[in-house]
Amino acid sequence: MMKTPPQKYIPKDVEANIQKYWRQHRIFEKSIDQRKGRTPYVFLEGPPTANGLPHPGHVLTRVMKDLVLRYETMRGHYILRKGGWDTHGLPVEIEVEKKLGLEDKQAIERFGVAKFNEECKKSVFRYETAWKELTHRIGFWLDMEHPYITLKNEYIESVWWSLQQAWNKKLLYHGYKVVPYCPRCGTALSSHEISQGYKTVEDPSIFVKFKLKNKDEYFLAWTTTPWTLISNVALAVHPDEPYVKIRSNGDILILAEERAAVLLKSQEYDLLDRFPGKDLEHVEYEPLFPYATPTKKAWYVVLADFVTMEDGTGIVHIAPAFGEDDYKVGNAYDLPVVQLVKLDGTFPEEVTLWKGQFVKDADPSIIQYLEERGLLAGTKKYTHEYPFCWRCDSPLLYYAMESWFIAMSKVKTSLVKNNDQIAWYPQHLQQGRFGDFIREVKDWALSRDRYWGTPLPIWTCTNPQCHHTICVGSVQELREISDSFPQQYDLHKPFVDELKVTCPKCHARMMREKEVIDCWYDSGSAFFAQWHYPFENTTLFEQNFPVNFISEALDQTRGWFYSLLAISTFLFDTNPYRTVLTLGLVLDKDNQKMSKSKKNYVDPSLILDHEGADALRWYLISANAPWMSTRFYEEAVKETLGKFILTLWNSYNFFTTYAVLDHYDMEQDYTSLRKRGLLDQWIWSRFTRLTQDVTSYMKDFEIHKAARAIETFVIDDFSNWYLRRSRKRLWVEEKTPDKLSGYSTMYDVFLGLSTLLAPFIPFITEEIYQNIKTSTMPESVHLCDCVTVDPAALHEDLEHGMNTIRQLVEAGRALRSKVNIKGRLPLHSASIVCTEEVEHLITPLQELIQEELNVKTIHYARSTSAFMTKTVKPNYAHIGPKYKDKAKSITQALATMDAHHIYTTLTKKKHLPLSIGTEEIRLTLDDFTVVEHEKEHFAKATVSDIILFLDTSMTPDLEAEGLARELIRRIQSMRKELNLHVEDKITTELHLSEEEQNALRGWLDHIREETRSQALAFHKKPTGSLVKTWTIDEMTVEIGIRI
RNA sequence: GGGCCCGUAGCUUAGAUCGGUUGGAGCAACCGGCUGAUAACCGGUAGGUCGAGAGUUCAAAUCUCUCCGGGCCCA
Repeated sequence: MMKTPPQKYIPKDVEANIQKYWRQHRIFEKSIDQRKGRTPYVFLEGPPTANGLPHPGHVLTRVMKDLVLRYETMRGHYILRKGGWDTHGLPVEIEVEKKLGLEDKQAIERFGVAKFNEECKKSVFRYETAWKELTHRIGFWLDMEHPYITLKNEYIESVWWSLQQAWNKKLLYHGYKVVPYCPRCGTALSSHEISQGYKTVEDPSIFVKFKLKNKDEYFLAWTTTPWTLISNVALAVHPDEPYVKIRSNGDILILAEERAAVLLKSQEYDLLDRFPGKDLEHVEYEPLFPYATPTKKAWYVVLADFVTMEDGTGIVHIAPAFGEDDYKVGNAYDLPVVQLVKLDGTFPEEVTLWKGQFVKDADPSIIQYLEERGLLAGTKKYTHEYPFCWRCDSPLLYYAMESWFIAMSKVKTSLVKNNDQIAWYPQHLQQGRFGDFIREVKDWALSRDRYWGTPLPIWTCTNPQCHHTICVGSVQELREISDSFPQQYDLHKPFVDELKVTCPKCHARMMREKEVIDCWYDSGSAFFAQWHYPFENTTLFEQNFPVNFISEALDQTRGWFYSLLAISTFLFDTNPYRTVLTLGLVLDKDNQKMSKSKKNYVDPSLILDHEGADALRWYLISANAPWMSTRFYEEAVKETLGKFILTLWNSYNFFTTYAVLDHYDMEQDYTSLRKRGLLDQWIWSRFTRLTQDVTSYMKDFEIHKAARAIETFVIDDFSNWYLRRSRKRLWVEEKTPDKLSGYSTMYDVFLGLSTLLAPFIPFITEEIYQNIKTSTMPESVHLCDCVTVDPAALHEDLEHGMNTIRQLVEAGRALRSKVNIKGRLPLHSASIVCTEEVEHLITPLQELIQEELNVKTIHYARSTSAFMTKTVKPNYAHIGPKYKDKAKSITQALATMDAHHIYTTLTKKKHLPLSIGTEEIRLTLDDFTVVEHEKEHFAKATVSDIILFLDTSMTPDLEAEGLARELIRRIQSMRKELNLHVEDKITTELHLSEEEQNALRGWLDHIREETRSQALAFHKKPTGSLVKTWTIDEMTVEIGIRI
């Protein structure tokens, strides 16, 4: 049996109760299990790292994922929802370093890698409880009991397997990468770390002369890092820009024409030659320093597009070990990598002049050296952004580090092809940000010279004659080539490094490459590694690949979305996910990124306590398109709660209050749709349409539009119109068919809404469902199927008519307020001037206008003539020029005449004769402007093509009825003040003048009935439990009521 | 520095694919009304250089370009 819910909605309590119900009845598990055997809808959880607290951005992704998954479940799909944790990576190490006070890698080594990794492992789950709690409280149904975890041996083994696949396909190779490197900390920095440490600094920049081989001519180059000149191997020019050979101060110099114009602006020079940059290719020059002893051909001119004409000389010095562009061009020309800087940032032994000096400190001395040899053409201070180490503040050096790569560039065509198969939301990412990235894909620098990560499974033989290298693809393989491989093991460092691995070729000891891999590779392997594929669960894997749906925030575009596609492409040559929903970022109230340092960070759990998960979810869902950024602040959620959630709750409370009072029984008293009144048919038609609209919006993830459509329905159509209009019929005491029709409709709507809304706001919908469901229905709304509606319930005409009615009511109310007649004062009639079709549409519903506008009758008319009268106004702008000096007399003559009479004369006779002095003149219609206005006692309003007239004439009867309503409303408000129940009876005493008492005589019964007064009497001095004096217009009334 | 997304009233936003009457709503403000479901509701008033500028066009919030501001990614 239905119960009356508490009037006040306390989200925290309601939600806690629902959680308890779900847990006790294992609803989540059942929602999955009951769909076994149905078409799967495969979801893959993008694993979060639990070493930081979840923030509002995570709430958004989790809400959106949950919404889509609940929705698809209700559409009948079988969806596994395996949770996942991302556990490796530099951020974790940094946290631990901070905690333990370890300054650099050496400190970690001293502390012990085993202990260090043990700490990392703990740190990773530091906030696991907070994450689980948040996930739980926002209602995200995710299997967090059986998550995949990237640090598990099984997971790592699957990752190893995939790396071996890459190895076998010759995609995994060893090479160099130029990375920002901190010589003090002895580590490369990730891009994230560098972006924290850019500073604007002033460095010396110098112009250097490189002497051409066997000629007394010089290339003029420019550099801001003199210390890299020692490792110079080439000079680069732009192939298409013009270069010039000039004589200046006795030197013959070669540089870009455009730069010469800028640099030598005020100086005299002779132009000797002019040619495009590509003519210089392979021209050789003499090295500046004697230290480098390259094994390959060096010191010649190369062509490169990155050479700009914005600064410098148009000739760029190339040191492949110290710049990414340099390295790339070096590769293209097969230049040697000369690296005359040690890992600690000092020059090595062979650089005899500066050995042991920190490279940047050696700059002035290097400049002096060049000056002494006449190779310096000038110096200039140069201000630019330079990266510094965020930890120790020393300047970073770009440095070529050895690294392992996956040759993504080799599978570029496949990547592009596979990306084209993915349904991207929003669409522009597919060929935009993501597509651009894919088309210019670079090889994936996979290795990290760190500790906490999946170890690179590559072992190399220590025997210099053998040097055999293998990539291990499983634990079994490793076991077979290792001495005493233990039962208990942990595939992390240092275990894997300490293993005694024997070379299968020469039986010497093999050592592992010391690096771990990029943790993006870990999470990108989730689609197979979560199943420990291919070692276990091959069927499960096959059933769950490719994935149907993933969703993360925009910042994952080149992160996880890419790593998944990359790995799937080289493993299986297919796209790993069919649909990807990219979510916008969550910003603060002022559109700023949320960050701990700015303290603009809202704690989601506060909002969950105050406004509840449903309000929070609804705000995030309805505020904006999923892919747009959304501002997040408590006030916004509060507004959502008030506007939508509470309206829904109060509507529900209203329905159940009356239904319980009337012992409405949804099985016995149910009235079929066909037998119900028009208002009921209308709201059901609206609901049917809503359901269709929601379905079509959801298809394209236009989730905000779906939510807004529901919101409009609930607030405008259902609560503010349907329920308000239904109130009266619920007040009658008997169970009339009309009343039962109303209850049946409300019942249908609430049942429908709870199902339709269940994926959006899972708590309040469950609360409603639990209260109204019958014993034969599923035990939770989340075990129901999506609402299916019968399109036969759609009534186009009825909806159109109701729409017109509502517009007329609005216009009528505005009209009343314009002519200053209160709504309580009844009027004789309203007249509607419209076409026959419109009349047919609204006649069945005209009672609504009658009541809403408080008029006795409704009339229809085809023309306004009965309500309007036409008159004319002299058009002086016309009369003046025509009659000149007579105009004034004409004006005077016209003023004495009746304007309507002039109009009728003009329309009948086509002219108006006037005697002005002795002259007879004839004015025509042209001399007037026709003016139309309402006849007396009519007020007019227009709604598109329909005109509404209110008859504003008053009679004593109408006034008396108005007074009765005024009194009823006062008595009602006093009842409310006394907190009486709807059904409580009272006695009422009134003080009114004799005259008003007489006027009211016919209305006394009505007042008694409406106010549930057993007795109603007139007294000079009213008494009662509450006595109040009211002023109605200019009249004073005293009212007393007693229980 | 490069690429992409966004900018409409104090706030949240519709309208932009496909140019076409006077750019719609809601919240907040003010005035008035209604109310025995409401953290409500109804009517009205005020509030807009549609981020700025230029261009295309008979016509631009809408198309093009430049700039400004915010964001993300990449350097």
